[in-house]
Amino acid sequence: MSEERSLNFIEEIIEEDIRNGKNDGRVHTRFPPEPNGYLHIGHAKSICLNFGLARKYNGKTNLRFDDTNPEKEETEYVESIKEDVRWLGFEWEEELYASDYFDQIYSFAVKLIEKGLAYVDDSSPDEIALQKGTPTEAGVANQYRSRSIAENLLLFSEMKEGKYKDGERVLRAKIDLASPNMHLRDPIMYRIRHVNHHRTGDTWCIYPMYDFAHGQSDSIEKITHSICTLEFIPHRPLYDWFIDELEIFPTKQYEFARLNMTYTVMSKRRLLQLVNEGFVNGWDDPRMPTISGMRRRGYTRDSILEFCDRIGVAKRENVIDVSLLEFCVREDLNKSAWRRMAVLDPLKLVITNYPEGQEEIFEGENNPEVEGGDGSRAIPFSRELWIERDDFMEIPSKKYFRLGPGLMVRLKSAYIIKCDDFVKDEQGNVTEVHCSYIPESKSGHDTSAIKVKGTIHWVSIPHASKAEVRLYDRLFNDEDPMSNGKDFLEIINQASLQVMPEVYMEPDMAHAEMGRGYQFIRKGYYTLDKDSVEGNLVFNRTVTLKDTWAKEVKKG
RNA sequence: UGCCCGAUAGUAUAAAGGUAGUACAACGGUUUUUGGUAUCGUUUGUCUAGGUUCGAAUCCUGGUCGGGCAACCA
Repeated sequence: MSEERSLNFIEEIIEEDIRNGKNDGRVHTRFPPEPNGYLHIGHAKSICLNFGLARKYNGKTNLRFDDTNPEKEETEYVESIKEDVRWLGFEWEEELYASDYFDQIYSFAVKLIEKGLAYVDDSSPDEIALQKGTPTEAGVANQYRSRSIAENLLLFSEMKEGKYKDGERVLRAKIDLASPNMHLRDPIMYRIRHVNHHRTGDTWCIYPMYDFAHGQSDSIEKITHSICTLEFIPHRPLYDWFIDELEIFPTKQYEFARLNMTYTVMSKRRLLQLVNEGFVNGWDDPRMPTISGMRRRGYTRDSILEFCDRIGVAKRENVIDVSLLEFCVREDLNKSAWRRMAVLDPLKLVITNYPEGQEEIFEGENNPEVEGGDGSRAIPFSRELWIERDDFMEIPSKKYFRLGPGLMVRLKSAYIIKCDDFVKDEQGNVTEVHCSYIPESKSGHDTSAIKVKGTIHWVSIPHASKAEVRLYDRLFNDEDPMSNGKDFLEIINQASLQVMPEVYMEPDMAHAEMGRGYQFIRKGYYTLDKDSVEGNLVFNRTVTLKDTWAKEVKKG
């Protein structure tokens, strides 16, 4: 399966393993989320990697929930995770749970006790932390470390029986209190938690730590390539030690750099905070970097897959520019979104030489990028139209080629018009623009020979369909919301959501379909929101169009 | 300052000892009934000092810088 495209470092390892006949050429990965939050775009990178590798090398991928901390885990999260993985287009080999292995993991613990490699410690968390030393000072042993195997066995089974309260005792591995690797200084394997678990209920009151469950779960599943993020590098020797001492399948772990993105926070803890403290409206708020939020916002599956493909996989810490994500969704939507006209900030335009009461129906292609236009829709036209307020300038600048006194533009799919006059109210606001149209310039049958530089969108006033539109901007004002000294909550962009309650759209939009991308011509990509009800449709702006004019204006 | 990772344009990512390439971003043309799309072009890079070699982004050594590790979280 070698092609021109270069391999990332994990693919190189896998191809090397296959060449060497390791694991009989088998490739088995897993995606192991903890069900304590919704998946985000960073998880999408991991999903694409794990499932993508299996797909590429004819292997399998398990979906395994690492549910070893019952205090934070919920079934709601399990369901959302499954939905998101499926939506991304991946199928797991098996749906598994670390909690399925609790019996087995318990017996692993017993085995280590029997080998004299684990002991029950009665110390408090503070004491344990203190005895652990620091990175530059070795830890010290306490009296419990030398307990007999028999006593450890008894105590551990009593822990399981529920004889002790939360925090009274823990089971620890007996490794090396002087190890330069802090994770090898007698790490905790089991703790007591009298809490209901989302799957095992009240069966257990002791739960294995992640470090005593993750590696073994991989091993139990005979995972060949256990792929995780960089912060687990120092844990690897511990997992290898457990696997060695337990004499179980030797899963190998490989670490890559997690995704970071400008203007984005990417930790479940902080995302949960945004949700809980009401800065956003739930995990699937379209401003969230969650898969569900992005889906609701209008991001397509393909655009996310393409993004994950483009960012690459390496070990270097990285911060991806969100503009790459935006590029990917524009690129995809440009090919699939149906073009429609919508006026967000309306200004009335009257075509003075167009007979009152007359109307015409124009035809507009759904998508000019598609061969044949991907079908078409009817667009009614009449004497009075809505146009965008910023498509008229009382005193136009030199490079402005829209409407202004004496200027001509084409109304998209209709006629060329000339601005003759405009009306202002007492405050000096323009309230109406008066134009005359050129009958010979009819779209598709233009014999006028007039060339205009600008084309603007419009909506016929008597035919307009009204809807609510929600405009989103970045959630944070700073490119690095976590930059030192700043509380990320303080740099939240207060204007990240702008609601336009009455947007005028061409009548066809009354039949907008859920899940479809629409390009409001010159205004961006939009999609129907789940808050829509009959008679009150709501659209989310997925992303604006690239806007070189806005840049020009900014430059001044 | 103990251990562990890493360092290539603004941001990412290739080049497996032999021409430093690609994408996004930025900037400038062309085309255009979307100031969109498409297309062409431009600017910007191997952290540093030594060493090995005919030849180093790549291998070795020292340094610098960035990140991680001392939760009964994952």
